[in-house]
Amino acid sequence: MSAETMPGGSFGYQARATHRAFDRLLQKHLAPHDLPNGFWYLLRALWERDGTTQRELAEAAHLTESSNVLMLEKMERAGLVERRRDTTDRRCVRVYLTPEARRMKRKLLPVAREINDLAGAGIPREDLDAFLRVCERMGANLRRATG
Amino acid sequence: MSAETMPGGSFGYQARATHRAFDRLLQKHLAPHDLPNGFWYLLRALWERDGTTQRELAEAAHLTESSNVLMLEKMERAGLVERRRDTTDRRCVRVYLTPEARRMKRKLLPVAREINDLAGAGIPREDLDAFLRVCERMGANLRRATG
DNA sequence: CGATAATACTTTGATATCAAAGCATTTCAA
DNA sequence: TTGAAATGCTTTGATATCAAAGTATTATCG
Repeated sequence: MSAETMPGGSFGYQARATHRAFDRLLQKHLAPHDLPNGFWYLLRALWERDGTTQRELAEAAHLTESSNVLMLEKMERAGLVERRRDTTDRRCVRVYLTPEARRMKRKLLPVAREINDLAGAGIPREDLDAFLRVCERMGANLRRATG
Repeated sequence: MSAETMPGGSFGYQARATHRAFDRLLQKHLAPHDLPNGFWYLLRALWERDGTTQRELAEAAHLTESSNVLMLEKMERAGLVERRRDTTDRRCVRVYLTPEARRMKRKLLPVAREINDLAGAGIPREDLDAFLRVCERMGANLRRATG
């Protein structure tokens, strides 16, 4: 009977539902640019910080290393990134945006802004701030438990 | 420079990160029961309301109809559901839990409770309520825009 | 030094999801 | 009342993701 066990009151259920809604609208907005969602998440991380190792990149995009490898191979084939071994630590592969991928930032970053604005429309700023705080904290709680 | 365009302050980024964290811990908790995550979402919906049409079920689980079909085929093979044509509207297929799947509720529903409690640990109740409100409203905003 | 552990990446096979196009049944409107 | 539209499901090919096991390189410790 407790609200927490009902789907609608379950944090996990709501997190999933919300993510799905974002992901679907994102796909719709990226389709005209011929950009799959999977590329987007990595591009965003690389626009922030180019030349990271694959390990760091996977973490920033909340992917496993293996998922990351597969996505980067596709992006490399699509001419969006280059991968070069780090010269001092040759275990690491560093990922660099191509000029074309760097240029896309100007056109594509506003898409994120637009979707976020649309998502938050009509919601009090204090609730939005609480949402961000809760996401951060829940993520930390869950990741600690996952190990 | 606005916080909204930085990944950490982006609602979409945080929704994704939070969902991922839930999904990974869920998988860890379900593995001992030999239950894939995909089954879980449909089981939860069916425990709430058995005998729904595939259409309704897909909506409840935030899946497309085609994704739903594929998952239900696997669940049928695993002996968790049966599918029977509705007798009055023969377009519809109604989905029914098997006795075994019904029995699993007692053992598995506490998993949801446990994960939710863990996720919310140390977060003020008012923030958690705001989180749920925001998820509901953002979902509505986004789905309206997705069409 | 040399063995062992840790780190970073890759490979492989599986799970989860979707869009587009298709089929069957029912509803609706001329 | 019958042909067109809507509804519900299925099929197919693609995208996205992971775990487990493997390889290569660097770090650590005896």
